[in-house]
Amino acid sequence: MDDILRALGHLALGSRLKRLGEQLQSDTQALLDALDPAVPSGQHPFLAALDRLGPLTVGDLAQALGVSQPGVTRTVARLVERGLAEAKPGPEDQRQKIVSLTAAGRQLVETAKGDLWPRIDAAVAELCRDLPGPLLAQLTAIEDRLASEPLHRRAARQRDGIQ
Amino acid sequence: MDDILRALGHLALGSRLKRLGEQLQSDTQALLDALDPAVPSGQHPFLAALDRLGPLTVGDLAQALGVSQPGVTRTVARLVERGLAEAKPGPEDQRQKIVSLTAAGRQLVETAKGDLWPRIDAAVAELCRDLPGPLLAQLTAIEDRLASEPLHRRAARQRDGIQ
DNA sequence: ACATGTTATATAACTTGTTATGTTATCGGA
DNA sequence: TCCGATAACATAACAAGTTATATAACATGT
Repeated sequence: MDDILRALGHLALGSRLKRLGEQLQSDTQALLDALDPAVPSGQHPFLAALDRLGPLTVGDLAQALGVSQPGVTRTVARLVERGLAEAKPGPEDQRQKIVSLTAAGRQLVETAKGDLWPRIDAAVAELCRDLPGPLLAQLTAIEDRLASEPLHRRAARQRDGIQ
Repeated sequence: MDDILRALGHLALGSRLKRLGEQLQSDTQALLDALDPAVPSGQHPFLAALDRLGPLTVGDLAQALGVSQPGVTRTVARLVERGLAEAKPGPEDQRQKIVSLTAAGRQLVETAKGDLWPRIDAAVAELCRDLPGPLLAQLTAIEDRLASEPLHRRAARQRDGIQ
């Protein structure tokens, strides 16, 4: 039952961060499914970027999110399919594609900002509170906390004001 | 030039951990390419698990690594293709597939354990030393440190004994 | 003005993770 | 003994990341 990534320490930190990130995304998804339409958790940063920064080119989105340009192109296509974003050619430079939220996209973001996003933020913040020791030990603590009480239960507990 | 994942704080922690993990894996890859044959950084935990725990079934590997069974099945197939691992049916239970290192695989692991893995471990440990403040700030520090000096240069600096 | 180089995005191919489901082997009870 | 349930692994389909390359628009120097 020993976890090799833990045992490998700093050597496997990359794999371990990726695994924990994916688990966190997956746990978060259970909460995000409450939205209509449901948006995969990895796409929420796209919505947040467009909400915070306004219409952006594909290249600007890639830089703001720290992912590659083809990654942005594909995810934007998904958001357009779902009717949450729209794209038009740049007025000055016709090579550019300027991505913005649709009315539905803005509404989804407003809904999320009002309730769901803050609740998730609070639950994850609680998850990360008072972590002990150096980074590897902190990661272990997060993994253990998630195993002992899943994120959606932490969020529910907080919403209901239960301590 | 602002980073949305940083700005989103705990809300996007999953995406941020995944992104940082992928970057770390990618940076590590530059060092791991020195091995012959080169093995993708995400497969090294498989090799380490087989080295530390001996022959394992697919299911045991999945548990030791914390990934899904189909993920293990596929990666094991890759290792077998490269001649680093081999699989035979379980002697008791013919449904099982028992995976072990080949001679080439053992040799690769021995080489890596002697030099490369410790150097990577040390470079990542240095990267994670004296991180300030709460988790989000620590992640920011790691990102900034990696941006200011890539991992392969940190490893080279350490090997050469330069301070 | 036009040839050439550069830039923005799209597309293709690949990797690695997932879930859902198919196959085959094992186990247990009638 | 054999039938049904369970368990281990394989396979298929999808998601999201990557790199390499194609396409089209822009910019520039002569």
